[in-house]
Amino acid sequence: MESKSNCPVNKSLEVFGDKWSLLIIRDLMFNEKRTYREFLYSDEKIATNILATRLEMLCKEGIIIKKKDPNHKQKIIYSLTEKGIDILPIIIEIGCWGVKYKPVTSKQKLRAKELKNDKEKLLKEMKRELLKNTQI
Amino acid sequence: MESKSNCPVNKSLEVFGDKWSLLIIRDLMFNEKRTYREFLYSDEKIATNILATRLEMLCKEGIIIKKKDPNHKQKIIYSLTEKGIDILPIIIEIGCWGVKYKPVTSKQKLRAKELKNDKEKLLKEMKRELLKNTQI
DNA sequence: CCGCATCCCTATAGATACTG
DNA sequence: CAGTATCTATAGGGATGCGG
Repeated sequence: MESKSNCPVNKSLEVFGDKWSLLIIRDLMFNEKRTYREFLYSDEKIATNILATRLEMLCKEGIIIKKKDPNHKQKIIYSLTEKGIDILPIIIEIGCWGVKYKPVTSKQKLRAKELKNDKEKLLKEMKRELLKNTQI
Repeated sequence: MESKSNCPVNKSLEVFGDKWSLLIIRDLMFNEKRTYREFLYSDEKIATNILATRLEMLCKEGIIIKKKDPNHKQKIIYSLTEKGIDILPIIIEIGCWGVKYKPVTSKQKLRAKELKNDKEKLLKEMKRELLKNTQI
């Protein structure tokens, strides 16, 4: 696909600038979802064809990778690459805006504040975890 | 519109989770665009009907406001509210990701780094400017 | 000139049923 | 379990119109 402009913001949005992609990435980061079924049963009720195309696109873009579960061969595990993990700051900022301007629970407010403070630490942890898993 | 879930990330995305909204906000923040025509002539070539509906939505959401140009009565000036200015950190993070993972110029790289470092300062400046303009 | 509104057509999103 | 197939609804693109 041809890029509409060479603005970095636009180029990023052409990758994950639709609602569903960022929600899938959110589920990978914070909700411990890793299989097709788990994504399918998200709170926002993504349709199965949309999920399939998004997962494929995110793989192609190098934001997630899929591999077979070593224990249950029929299962497929999706996980974030470093490129995907680097979307964390964006998700956190989006969450913080929602917490500030949309009605949310006090629990969610607290969580957002924690995440923002621990952003750098969390980023490093996720990348360390990634490295560990690829070495196995 | 009914919210699909009560996740803050989802609630934010339901407001500006489409490509065009964030590009309009980017133009307001960094490209000094303030009139309908100026948005229309963006690099990404937004269609006139899309622009109209997005501007209306962003007004309704309280992210931008429209007022008549005091000098040229037939002109309409759009500007960010505080709620809109608070989207700045999101745009900056999106830009930084693009700079890191998409082909961009060295100028764009430098600019992204500057913006990230001066984020807090820039936020305050934009809000101070907003306050000044509303007092007039 | 200005800010849109409208129409028409196409592309993509989305819901649901089904399959290897 | 992880997806396809199929169908419909909606979003988007582009030309053009229109009141101020």
